[in-house]
Amino acid sequence: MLTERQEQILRALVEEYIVHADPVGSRTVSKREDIGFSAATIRNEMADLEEMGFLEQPHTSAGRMPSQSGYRYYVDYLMGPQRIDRSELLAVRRLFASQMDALEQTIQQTVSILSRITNYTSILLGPELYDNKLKHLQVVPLTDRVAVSLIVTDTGHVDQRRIRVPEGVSLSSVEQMVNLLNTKLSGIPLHRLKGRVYRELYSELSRHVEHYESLLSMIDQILVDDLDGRLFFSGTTNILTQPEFRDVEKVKALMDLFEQSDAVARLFTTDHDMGIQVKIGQENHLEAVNNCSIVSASFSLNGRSLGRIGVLGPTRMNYRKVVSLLEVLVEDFSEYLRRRYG
Amino acid sequence: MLTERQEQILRALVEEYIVHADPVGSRTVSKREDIGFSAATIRNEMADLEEMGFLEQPHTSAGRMPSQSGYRYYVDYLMGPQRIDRSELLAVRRLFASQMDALEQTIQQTVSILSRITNYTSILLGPELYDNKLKHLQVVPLTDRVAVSLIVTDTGHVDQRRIRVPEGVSLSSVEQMVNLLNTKLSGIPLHRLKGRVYRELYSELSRHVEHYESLLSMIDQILVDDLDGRLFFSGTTNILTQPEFRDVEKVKALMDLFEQSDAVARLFTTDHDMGIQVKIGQENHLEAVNNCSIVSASFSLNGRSLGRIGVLGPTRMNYRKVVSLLEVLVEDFSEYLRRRYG
DNA sequence: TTTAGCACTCAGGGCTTAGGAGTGCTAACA
DNA sequence: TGTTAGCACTCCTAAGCCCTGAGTGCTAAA
Repeated sequence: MLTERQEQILRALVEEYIVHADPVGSRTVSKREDIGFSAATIRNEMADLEEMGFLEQPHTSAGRMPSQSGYRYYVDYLMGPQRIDRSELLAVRRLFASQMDALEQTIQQTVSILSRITNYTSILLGPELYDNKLKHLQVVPLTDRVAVSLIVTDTGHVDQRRIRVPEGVSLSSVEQMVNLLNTKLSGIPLHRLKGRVYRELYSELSRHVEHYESLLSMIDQILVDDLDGRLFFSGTTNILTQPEFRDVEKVKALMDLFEQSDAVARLFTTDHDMGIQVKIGQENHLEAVNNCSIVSASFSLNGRSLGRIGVLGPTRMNYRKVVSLLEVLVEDFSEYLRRRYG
Repeated sequence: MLTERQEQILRALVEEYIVHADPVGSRTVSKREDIGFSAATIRNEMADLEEMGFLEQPHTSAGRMPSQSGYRYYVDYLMGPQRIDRSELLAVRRLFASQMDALEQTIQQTVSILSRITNYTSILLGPELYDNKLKHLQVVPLTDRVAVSLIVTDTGHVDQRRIRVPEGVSLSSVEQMVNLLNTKLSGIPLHRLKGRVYRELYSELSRHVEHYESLLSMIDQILVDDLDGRLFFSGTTNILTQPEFRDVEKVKALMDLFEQSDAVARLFTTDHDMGIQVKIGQENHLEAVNNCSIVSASFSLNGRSLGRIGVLGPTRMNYRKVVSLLEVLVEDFSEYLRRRYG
């Protein structure tokens, strides 16, 4: 599609623009070590690249900057891998070497390290509880009418909710029920629990426990199905140092977006679940991130995706570094999960 | 200290400035309904008020704006109460009428309603677990070496942590210990638990349970003492619509502050624990909130303060409305707590 | 095919000017 | 003696203008 020279020029221009955030002129490109042509030649090629839609000019006498397609082409064909700094690599390794922290804590630290190294905002979605298996179920009565239910999963996640105790249900029958559920449901993935109860335990409950209809309503409260992944953020203010966010309006739009979990989660959805995904600018179909890009990757356990981790920065982001870093990070994170839960 | 006329003028000027965010001129003040003097007279008084330090001028030919002391005087002596909108009052009442939500959920909704009505940022600190009483303790083993500990309090709060199971400790002895702790410690405030264990249960443990030294180390992990209050935020981006936050630098400073829990918590500390507290500008002793004010109030249960809820806005905030609203809100919230836990 | 040369374009900074809001002072008035 | 009208003065702001420099596109020569 592009000649080799055009690719050289496009790559040089993108990388120059990523660093300096100013439109790049032909002279600047021609002075780079990897370019061996005069400014005039570059100008010709740049005019062609602009016609093809890879470059844009903010106004006639300014240099060029990459268009969305320009970034796309750069990411898909030109950028290649980048070696990660030794010290940064070390920080990642050290994080996943620790054993004792709760999963949530490790996740928070992972997100945090990612935002610190990249200087962008980093977001983690998940891990979903969907697949987690029931380890232990407990109901703690607070008053006659109110209790707290606890579900501990095999990954150590605790789901807690406040539930209403139906009229006429005795403490001992609740206990009986909980015991039954624990013996029958232990090891079952959370998303199957409800089905199991109705298919297999219904008759047993009705035989062994009095007031079983009321108890079923309690079970309904305990086993609700919002098993969605949680969101973890770090470095939400990093992006404020970027020159494209001088305008408070844009800052507000983005910060508001961050508070809408579902919208953020949607930014991560993808068809091809595995591997690194780069969504550039308007590919995200969301006003607030029109001039942002999102690089994200799935982490998985036993071949099944658990969630996604990603970096959000301006479209003028250092894709090369972010993608390479994310590759390493996700691999190490998945390895860590395997070691702990696999 | 001030003549009545000076107070009239100061009040008018503060209220005018709060609405329009522009320095207020003598003409504007003299045109208000509650002022019956000519602009020239106002000018004389304003010059005096400036000399006394209650007003400032950004430059010679601009109007005046309140200084920090000006706001202080206004808040302390001039503003008076304000009737809360019927619809807003209703929203508050409706919130606290609901019964079933978990405390955390109610708290989040309270903060949210406060930020929506005021259009500033609202923050809640606490409630501290300090005083909560132990309802139920549970240890769920995940693997041989790792377990999850759960503490349910009488308010329905669940404290969970991942703990390490010492070598050589059997499942049954853990169970024994948990049972013992539950019978002996139920109803004891959390901050007393550790003392109790060492003073009264030590000998009993050593008699009944094998490996009791290892078990004690487990207990130490379970009963850690970070019972600090959590922070809840809402409307963090509201403040971005204020003209004093046009500058992204200031936005960043504030957002960064929000991520430092301890610094935020310190903003709420106070000597006189009860009642409404207004901290204006530099009274907060923190660069990032130099041009912000914080109005906060304690909520309490059985005469004991549980935490504080507050509003953060620009120094040019609508103190009258915020203070009045907070009075109502805190009273209703405390009443709600009493009904539920009192 | 590449490059040097040259005329042209246009944003941004600096400077000037006009307008207007608001002041302080003075003198007249009740 | 306190209050008010009048007036000269200050100084910010926005608008207009010019100039500069970076960068371009085109043309002609190498």
